[in-house]
Amino acid sequence: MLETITRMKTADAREALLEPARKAEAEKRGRKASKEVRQLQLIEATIDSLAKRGYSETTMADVADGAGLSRGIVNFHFESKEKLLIATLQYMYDEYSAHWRSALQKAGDEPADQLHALVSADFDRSICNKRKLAAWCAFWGEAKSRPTYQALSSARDAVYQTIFIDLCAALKQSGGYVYEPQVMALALSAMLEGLWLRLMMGTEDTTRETALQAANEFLSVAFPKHYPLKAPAKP
Amino acid sequence: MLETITRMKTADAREALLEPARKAEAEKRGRKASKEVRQLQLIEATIDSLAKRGYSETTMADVADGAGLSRGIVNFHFESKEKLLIATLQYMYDEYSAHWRSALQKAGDEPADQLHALVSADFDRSICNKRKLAAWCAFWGEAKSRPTYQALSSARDAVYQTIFIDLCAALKQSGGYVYEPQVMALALSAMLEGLWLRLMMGTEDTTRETALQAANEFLSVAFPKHYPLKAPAKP
DNA sequence: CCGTACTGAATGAATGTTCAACAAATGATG
DNA sequence: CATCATTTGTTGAACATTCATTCAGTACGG
Repeated sequence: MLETITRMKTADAREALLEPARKAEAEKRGRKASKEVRQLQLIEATIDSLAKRGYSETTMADVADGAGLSRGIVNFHFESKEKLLIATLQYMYDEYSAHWRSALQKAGDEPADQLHALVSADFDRSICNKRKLAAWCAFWGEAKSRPTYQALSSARDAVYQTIFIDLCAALKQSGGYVYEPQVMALALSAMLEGLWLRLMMGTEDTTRETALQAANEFLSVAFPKHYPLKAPAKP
Repeated sequence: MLETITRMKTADAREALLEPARKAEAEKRGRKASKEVRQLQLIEATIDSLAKRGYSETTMADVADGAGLSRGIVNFHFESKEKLLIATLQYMYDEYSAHWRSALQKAGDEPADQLHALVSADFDRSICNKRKLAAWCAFWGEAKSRPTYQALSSARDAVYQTIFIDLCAALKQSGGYVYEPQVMALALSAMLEGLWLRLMMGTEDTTRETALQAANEFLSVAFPKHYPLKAPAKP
């Protein structure tokens, strides 16, 4: 039984969090919170700590303090620090994955709309903010030397990449372009990651709006028939 | 005299290292290596450790072992672990900076050639290899929470970015394009960083050649008059 | 009053730093 | 050139600190 709880998907846990009846009075402090709510709370505190202090300075004590709980609590809900971090990464991965899938769903059947929706989704406030980006970056820095992280650490996974390739292929077909879809998809998704990197580095010259603008500029030059540019600056 | 040795720049130190007379017998082990050579040796060992074990697992002991020296040696040549890491980052930053400046110099006066040279330089073996990329990524993961790292951690600095913008502006002028140079430069440099990220994550589907191909594809679609595409796949 | 969530002090391992001793080079002295 | 002195590079053990983990005990809910 404990095993099934441990393996519960985060989506279910989030539903539990949103359940108004239980949530109202038993918010955080008391001993009343359900196991999953507490785990979510600890994961959020972990993201906070990663964002504020970086991977190497993130300690169990800081996470516990951030959640307003005692020191030993993490080893109770998660077996170890490593398990906590993996759960945190999995949580962010699931969240990102659900986000772009949802955006894709809402975009209709037109490939051009779908691609645009995917690109825009990358810069939504809900996932593209200093806190989350910093946490992502913290994991990236450790991913290469930790096999456990590797699969989860690039939010944009193989499925995502395949969809990008397919969309590029569809646009090539309908627009008569001459590029190689696979190559173009790599360029595009790499740019999105690069823009994320810029945003999380926090140099003030790059904002979410600027980044989105750059991404759209890419779409316009790569697929001019589908994303026509606005009027030239000097008509 | 001794002081001139102490203050020797790394370039001179490397020359000294290459000096066959002294080099032959006094390569590494003995007590003969000059201060700068030893520091270089420790910095290289640090890069090794960062690449192999990641930032959080890089220890003074591992660096010392990697250099084949004793435990206390790092605190002698560098004051502390933090100073060692900053020196390592500075070293990589200087190396990267010198590399693209050199590439730019050799490219001649034509903006199109210059931009192409900068992009190609990013994927040279000398700086774009698993070891260096992993070390970069390790620093990126800590940069946001460490003010000391921030200035150095994005290899592509403000000067680099300005040059990119200027080149994009020049190409716009001569090619009659309609984009905003600043935005296009951001898209381009972000893509380069994103490709680096892909390469260092080490998913086997992205190689240095593939990445360079994607970057060139970007140039072709953004500046079609300057970088014409090869013949369409199906003529 | 039983079980379960939770606490926080104790523990032990890992690791950065210090330092006294040592060795190799360099310089001084005869 | 030989011998000694001084400076400089190097070592490795000792030390102090930080931190993940453990666990005996506590208190709340049912």
